[in-house]
Amino acid sequence: METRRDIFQAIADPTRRAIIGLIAITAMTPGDLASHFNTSRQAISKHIKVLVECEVVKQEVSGREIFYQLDINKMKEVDEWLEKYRCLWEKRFDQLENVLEKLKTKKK
Amino acid sequence: METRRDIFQAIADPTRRAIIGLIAITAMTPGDLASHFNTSRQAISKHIKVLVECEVVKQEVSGREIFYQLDINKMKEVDEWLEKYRCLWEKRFDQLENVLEKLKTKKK
DNA sequence: TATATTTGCAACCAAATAGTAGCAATTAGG
DNA sequence: CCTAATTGCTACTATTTGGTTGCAAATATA
Repeated sequence: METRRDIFQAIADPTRRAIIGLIAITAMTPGDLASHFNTSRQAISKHIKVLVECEVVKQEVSGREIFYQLDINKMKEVDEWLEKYRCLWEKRFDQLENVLEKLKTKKK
Repeated sequence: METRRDIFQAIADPTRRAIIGLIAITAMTPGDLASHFNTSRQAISKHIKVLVECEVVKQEVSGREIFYQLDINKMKEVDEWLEKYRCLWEKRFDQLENVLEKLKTKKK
């Protein structure tokens, strides 16, 4: 079993989603981030490490501090994946119609 | 640590995303689903169990067969979560300011 | 009825995950 | 300088995950 490092793994954890919500607004250090949670700094740092490996965050070093900020391109991947299904709850049946046509031709 | 059972956990696994892609088109049985993968039927059944626990699929029993189909409402939850970030990659930067303000005021 | 098919369940295993604690390296401030 | 602060790194632990195999129950089919 190989370790998955993609955006879907990144957002699977609620703490990481909260981190994403924070650094979407402004770049933050691990210490700053940790102060927003009840868990330890090390635990937050491990979540940040996962986010970095998933390429969801960009980092910028400033002295002994490291500022992490959201890389929005990865979020776009979720949106692109979701696009296939969006027609199923919206009123735009353009994609759904294609699927239904396929089903009609399959039925003998 | 309690086991998380939500849509984000459901879509974290690539096999489960593939299952979602299949049952979005039409309801399928575990056996039918398993024939689309290299892994065992039992492994697919376990993924289906997770999807059921995450309330991502609806099931309908017909004799000894069980048909599973996507419950699109749960997918909507991902879209709603993503909505907060969509402006960050779209060209509408005028709305970005509004969203950032909303995020700031929403914070405790 | 006898047999094959479909399925869920339980036990088990290896790997990944989420968390903790301790420590060393680097940097800021007195 | 000296000390405190910030951070990443390495164990270490407990739990979860994804997978396997075997088996029993229910249902279709000959």
